[in-house]
Amino acid sequence: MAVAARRERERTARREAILDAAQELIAEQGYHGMRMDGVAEAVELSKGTLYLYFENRDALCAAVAIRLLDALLPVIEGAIADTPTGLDAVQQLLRKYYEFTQDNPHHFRFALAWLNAGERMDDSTEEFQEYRARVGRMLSLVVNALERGQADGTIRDDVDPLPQALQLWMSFLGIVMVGLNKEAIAQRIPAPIDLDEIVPLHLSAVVRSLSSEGAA
Amino acid sequence: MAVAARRERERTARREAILDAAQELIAEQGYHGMRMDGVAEAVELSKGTLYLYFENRDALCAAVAIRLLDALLPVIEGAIADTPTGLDAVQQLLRKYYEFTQDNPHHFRFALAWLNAGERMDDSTEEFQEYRARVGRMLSLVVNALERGQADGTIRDDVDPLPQALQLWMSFLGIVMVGLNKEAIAQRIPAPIDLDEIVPLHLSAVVRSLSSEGAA
DNA sequence: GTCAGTGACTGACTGACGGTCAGTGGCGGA
DNA sequence: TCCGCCACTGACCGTCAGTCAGTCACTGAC
Repeated sequence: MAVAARRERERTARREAILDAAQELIAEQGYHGMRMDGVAEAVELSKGTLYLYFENRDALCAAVAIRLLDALLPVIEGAIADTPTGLDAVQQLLRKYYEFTQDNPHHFRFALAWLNAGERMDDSTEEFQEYRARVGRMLSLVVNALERGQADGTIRDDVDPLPQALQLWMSFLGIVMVGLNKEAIAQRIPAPIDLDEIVPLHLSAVVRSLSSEGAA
Repeated sequence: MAVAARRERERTARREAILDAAQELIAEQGYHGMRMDGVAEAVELSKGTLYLYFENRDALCAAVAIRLLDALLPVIEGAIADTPTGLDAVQQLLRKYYEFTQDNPHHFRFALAWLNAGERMDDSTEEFQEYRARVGRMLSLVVNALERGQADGTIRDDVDPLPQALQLWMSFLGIVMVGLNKEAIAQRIPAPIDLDEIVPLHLSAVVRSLSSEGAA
């Protein structure tokens, strides 16, 4: 039945159109500012229709986040592949992720909101399962880079890759998070927050703590 | 005029009662779950009255956060004072802050929400000025510890205290943030997130990157 | 050609919440 | 005694996410 196939195509196209509209609104006004009514108007559908394609607002947000992560992952994978050592790969990975957060601050904000989800976000939807899978894949890139570094001798042997990858990921998230909101913070803090200074500082701290050179 | 003085006392007492109620609701249901209607019912006032004491919901939240930070700061200051070296002070400071976040997860969640405020939080109120001042004080404790470490020779000379303090603070925030939400994250990530493992790992990375021993 | 069935789509409506404001009542001072 | 002040009230408003009974175009069987 060709009709079913056409229906399926049309359905996919509608879904993509909704995602396009949502992504644009998010880019303009942030995840928080994105309104279901606004998306509906932008795609020229009624609000009720959106709920035929996405379980709820959070699921729509997650779907947009998935799109962005799917664009990021190959970039990072490519950048890592070109590095001479595992230690370089770790740095390169963090650098690329940092660039991504600067180019897509709203995605990063969403990621943070998700991390703090506990209470306020519905993470039970299918879209969130998908999103989690991507995050897991990102983390395994870090683990792989650490293992590579141990194999080629640039990273200390006594590093346990999995917890160390978590430590690297978690601490780097903190760096970028604060940097993303420096305007709000800087007012009363006796310091100009300049990520372009802090990120290299952090990277050199990472290298110092992982490097096999100069170890006890 | 004794009346004015009594009025002032009563006003302060009301304010405290509202804060008590809000703090309890936040402890039970989180910052997000705290409702103005709920607070009003708990203090046996009408909702409108709350707005005579706090400009808005965010200001009330900030006032509760200030209370908690005011309890934390002396604890940290005391713990630091007992340490033999600057490098120990840095570790002790992070450890105490970690303990605090475990005991007051809701406060930490608020701090994160504030950090991500940019869009969604009204941080123009007087309460937020106060809160920022506390955060600035916390940060200067880190700066002081670093300077002490350089003076007593336990921390490398080429460390620039202020940006380094920011790097320490920001990265540690990330660690605790992810740990606080491990349940939500752990499902698809191929790793058990155990802060009691990651935090020491992080501390040893910090020591390794700051220590004057083994430096190039 | 007709018509019942299917499914995409609609949009007025609901409920939840933060925030507002005209009105009330009681206390203090003249 | 009465005026004015002020803490307090609670019904009401605007905004949004989410719902659902109803519409309409298209399909395929007869």
